[in-house]
Amino acid sequence: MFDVLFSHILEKVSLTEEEKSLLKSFFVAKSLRKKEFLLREGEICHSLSFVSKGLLRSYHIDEKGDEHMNLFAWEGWWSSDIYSFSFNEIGQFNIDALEDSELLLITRENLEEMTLQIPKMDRYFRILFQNSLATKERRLVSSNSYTAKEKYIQLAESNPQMIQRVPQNLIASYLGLAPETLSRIKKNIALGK
Amino acid sequence: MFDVLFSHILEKVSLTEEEKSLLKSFFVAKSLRKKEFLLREGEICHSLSFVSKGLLRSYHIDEKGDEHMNLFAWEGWWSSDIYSFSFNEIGQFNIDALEDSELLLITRENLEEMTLQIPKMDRYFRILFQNSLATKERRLVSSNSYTAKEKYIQLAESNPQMIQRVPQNLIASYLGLAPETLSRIKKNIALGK
DNA sequence: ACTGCCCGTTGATCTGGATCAAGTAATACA
DNA sequence: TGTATTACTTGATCCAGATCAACGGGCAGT
Repeated sequence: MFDVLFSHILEKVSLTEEEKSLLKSFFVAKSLRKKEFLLREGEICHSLSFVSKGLLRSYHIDEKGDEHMNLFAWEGWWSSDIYSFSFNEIGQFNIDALEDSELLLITRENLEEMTLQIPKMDRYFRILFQNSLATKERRLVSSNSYTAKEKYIQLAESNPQMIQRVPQNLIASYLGLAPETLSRIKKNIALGK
Repeated sequence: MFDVLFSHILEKVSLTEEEKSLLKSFFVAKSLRKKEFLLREGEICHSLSFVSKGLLRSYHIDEKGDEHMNLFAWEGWWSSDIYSFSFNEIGQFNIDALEDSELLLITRENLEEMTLQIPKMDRYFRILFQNSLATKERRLVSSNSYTAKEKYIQLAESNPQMIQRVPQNLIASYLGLAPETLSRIKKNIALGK
């Protein structure tokens, strides 16, 4: 169960066997059936969740009731309402499962304790957050600078797995588009623009 | 010169006097006159820059030649093309000074070396990047979910200093709006909506 | 296998914000 | 202190993408 997590961590920092078993003690496993919720808007997010199997989505619902996808997380990715988690404030994201999923959860308190006992884990998360920030920054520029079609093409090139695995109407929402718009864009591309 | 940096770091982790003086050795100071460039699109970003005085902007220029603001950094904030810095790839951001500025630069190699010698600095940057990620995530949702007016009001509430200090046309770009649009929005708000 | 219901498609119409075009106020610079 | 450049405003028009509506096809549950 920890295999996926360890191999992910070992890409960034080394771990001894003792550290590995110590590390395990800070996590709790959780299973989620398709459509089950991990977190709801308005709650405080107390854990970071690592996906060892399955697929989660995090999204915001606006006053009109429209959903806006924030991110998708499958094997090897983390998911949480990072704002709520970081500042211990009420969050604006829902997280639920698009497929039956297996998760490993670590609470704010356990993260604190774990990084004190295994300082290397600060480095792991430093690199993780640094990379996520870099990616998010690019996405934000893309969102403000390009046309709907350009955004879709960029996504398809930079993240083909997401296109394969996530339903099209959710991809549309992720890109800030109406589902009809994405449908038409794909048609145009298929017709050779 | 290091006062602003140390007080910023001390908000997140403690430092001994020896650590402070060791830390200094990894940074290089740099002054930038208004309109001078720190980084240009197409270059690789080799340093993180801490602003101890002044104001920087980072922005992307699209194929049509239009500028898209990414962020503004004044006293106590870091600036860089974090994607380029993290992955050692060609970047898409320009960084220049909106006011005469004083910076402290640390290179990728020195960051690596510094975190090995002072592991606490991994924790500092972990928290820094975690918070930045949280903020950026909210901004991205806001960008996809709200109207121009709502975005402006949210920014004015969450970051009034930016409104005061940064020219209005650059605020417009930061929000992904045409300058004319922001001008009209402000007029409407002044007229009591 | 049947039926209900999401999900994606296609068409028609609408609209928020962009773009184009002037004019005016502020700031810098010589 | 004048003049040139840049920032902001206001008006007129345009358009990418949203919204509304209707239909067909796949797959989920019984």
